[in-house]
Amino acid sequence: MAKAESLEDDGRPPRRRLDAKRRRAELIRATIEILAEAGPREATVRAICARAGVSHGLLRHYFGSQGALVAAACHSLASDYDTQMSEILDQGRGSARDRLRRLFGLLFSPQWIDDRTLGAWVSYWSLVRSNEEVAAIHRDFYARQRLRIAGTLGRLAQEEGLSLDPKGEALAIAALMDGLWLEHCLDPSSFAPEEAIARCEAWLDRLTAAAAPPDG
Amino acid sequence: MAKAESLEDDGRPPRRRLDAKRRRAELIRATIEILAEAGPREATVRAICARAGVSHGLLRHYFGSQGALVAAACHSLASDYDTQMSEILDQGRGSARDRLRRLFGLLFSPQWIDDRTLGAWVSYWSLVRSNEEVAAIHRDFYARQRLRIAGTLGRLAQEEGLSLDPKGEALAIAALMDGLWLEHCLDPSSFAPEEAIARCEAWLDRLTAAAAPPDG
DNA sequence: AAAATAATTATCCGTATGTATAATAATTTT
DNA sequence: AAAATTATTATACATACGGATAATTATTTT
Repeated sequence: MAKAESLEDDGRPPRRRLDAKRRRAELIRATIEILAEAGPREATVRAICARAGVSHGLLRHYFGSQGALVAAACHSLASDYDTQMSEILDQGRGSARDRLRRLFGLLFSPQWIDDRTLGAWVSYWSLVRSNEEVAAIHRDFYARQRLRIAGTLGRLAQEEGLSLDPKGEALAIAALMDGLWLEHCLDPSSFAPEEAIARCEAWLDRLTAAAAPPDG
Repeated sequence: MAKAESLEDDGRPPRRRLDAKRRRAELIRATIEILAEAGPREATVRAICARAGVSHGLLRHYFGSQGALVAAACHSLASDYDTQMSEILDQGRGSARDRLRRLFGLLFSPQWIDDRTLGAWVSYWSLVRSNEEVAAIHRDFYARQRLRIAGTLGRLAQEEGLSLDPKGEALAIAALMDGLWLEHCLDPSSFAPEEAIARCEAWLDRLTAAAAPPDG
């Protein structure tokens, strides 16, 4: 046998103290995993803590209540998506049109076309309704998303000399993306991801066609 | 006092026997109401039966298990929507364009723009993932929906002499409607229902513009 | 090294859960 | 009208729940 164990080893793994930040992050990760795999009904205090590898008393210590942890998990979820979108639309390179097309590609890539990701978001939507804190998170996040897209559409108009309504069009393309993503995740057999991308690009093409200045 | 009560009245309301069909329908209605108002976590056997005004043992008698009842509730939900859509697109009157515009109007009317309706659908999506029976219901329902819209778009093409891809375009408009509906319900302050309708009609206008035959 | 601090676990509590079974009462059949 | 049937309720049960407290143990401070 390898290194001798303590004479009084009780079989339990030794305690490990983590700093608050990391422990909180692990609990949030475990929460998202369970929401993703099994939905809000299964996201019990005990299941979350078991997944995080800690005793279930620790939840209270770090988050006070189950609801607060779930809200934090939703915040993390929305924040992650926001970051990815910002990297592509704001900090990325290339023309506005390229950026939008890259966004389509991201949303319908295996990273996002995933049953577990859908599970997390459906749980999130469920909580937007029942938890005012999560509702506030969503309002903020969604407004930010539309602003980013509208900004990119504004840039597109400038780059290509178009006349369009960035705010209104951002509403439409965001909804088109969300709807395609939702339906594809709910039933991947109904259409291919490439088909979804084609629909988004068709929308973009028709937008620019309609927004073209009266010849010139 | 009105009519004298029995001497041995125990305060409990008298039992009332219903035929199986009606009792099942009441239990389904109660389930949808709770899913709508409080989400899957609160849709417990006891809560559902209390809402339906029966003792909680009756659930087993009619549905065998809680999961079976929830699946039946999802079926009812999808079926109702399907019926409404069929009435407008298939059995309705007027041109294809009129029918589509009436569909937009329905989806963004108070009947559908409602937090409780959203709650029911979010619960439904949650169950599509975890319950294979509900997943099958969704596949059937969603395919039907797309067929209806594609059929109407085909009629539109015929009526207006356009050349378009009904199946692909149905995918897009269904997603656009779903996405707008979802986001508006999640945060009604973000945009008005009229704005959503305007986006759908803009999509339709651009489709017909793009699908117009090369002059004539 | 000893003491203080705080993270972590173990355990308890009252309640709620889903299902199963036995008792009861409304309806139908004979 | 009596008997058979079955819808409905009442109750029991084992388990799981979220939250709280007390006991431990790792880490930091002194």
